[in-house]
Amino acid sequence: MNISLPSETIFHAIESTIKEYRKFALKNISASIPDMTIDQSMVLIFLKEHPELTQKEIAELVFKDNASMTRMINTMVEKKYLKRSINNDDRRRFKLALTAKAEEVLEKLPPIINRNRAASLSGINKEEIHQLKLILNKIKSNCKHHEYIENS
Amino acid sequence: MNISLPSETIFHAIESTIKEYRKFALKNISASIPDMTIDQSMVLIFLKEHPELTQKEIAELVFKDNASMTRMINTMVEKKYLKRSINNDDRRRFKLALTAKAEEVLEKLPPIINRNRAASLSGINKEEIHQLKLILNKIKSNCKHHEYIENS
DNA sequence: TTTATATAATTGATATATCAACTATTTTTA
DNA sequence: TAAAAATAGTTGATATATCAATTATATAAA
Repeated sequence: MNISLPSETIFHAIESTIKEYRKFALKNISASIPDMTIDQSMVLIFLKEHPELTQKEIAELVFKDNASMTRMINTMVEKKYLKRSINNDDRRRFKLALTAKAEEVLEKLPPIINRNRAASLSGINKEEIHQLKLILNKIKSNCKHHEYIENS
Repeated sequence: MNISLPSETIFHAIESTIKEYRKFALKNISASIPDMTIDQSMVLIFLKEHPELTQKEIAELVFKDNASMTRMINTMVEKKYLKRSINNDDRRRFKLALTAKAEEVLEKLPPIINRNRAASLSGINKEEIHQLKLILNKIKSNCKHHEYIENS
């Protein structure tokens, strides 16, 4: 049976694009904030906007599983970006609080991230972005809802 | 300074799409071939088509760095999918050869991968795929060629 | 209200990602 | 041709990804 080389597929294009963007964005972020990563930035930004988020909810927002999120938050606590404390309303969860160091970083991050986004989207108009989103969502929904193939 | 939540950006859409596809594809592959991953499949397919590829070249094709590729190929050798041998034309490189086990797997993979691709792209026409590729390439090239932001 | 089920988070095992430092070669160039 | 630079690959350190098993707590069902 014939198959296209992976490098010719749309999936290859999608994957290489997001990797290139992440590399670009990380370089600009860590130039200003050496111990900060993209995903850790995202966690800080989400927590700033929605302080009540649980680890599980944050994990979903940044497409990680719970185990990864536990470890990521461990390192963020070690690096003094977050404080974990007991949530007496539901003792299975934790309260996650931003530290002063996090608040400082949250002052510097938005301009960097906005410039990253603008630079990587330069020459692309809103309609194109809209189209892109529609098609990507269709692919995503196909992947989510398609039956898995029978083991033949 | 204001910033859109990461979950509203096109980058979030790109990333979540490729992750959903990888999850879907992996499930279908490992249902038939338990110890096989997507990236290992890609390596086998590339090597089948281009047997002379070096580790470095394969790494580029699947967007990994050399260190990751070294370790990935180590595990593929341990799992008896590949054989590494000395290349006397250039002793810095290795020759990578597919084993009989790899050839067997290469019989089963293409129909699975073709079905994965077709299922995840159902309802999307060629013109849309073409548009998608164009825009993604533009983003990628913006990320590659933009000057990094000055540390201000 | 006890038992069963569900949920949030952690841990262990294994694979992968990434950077920087390193070894062994090969190629360039002075 | 000898020294310098480039190339292919490895290794160590650290972070992250993923699955399955586990703990602690909360909610639902009998």
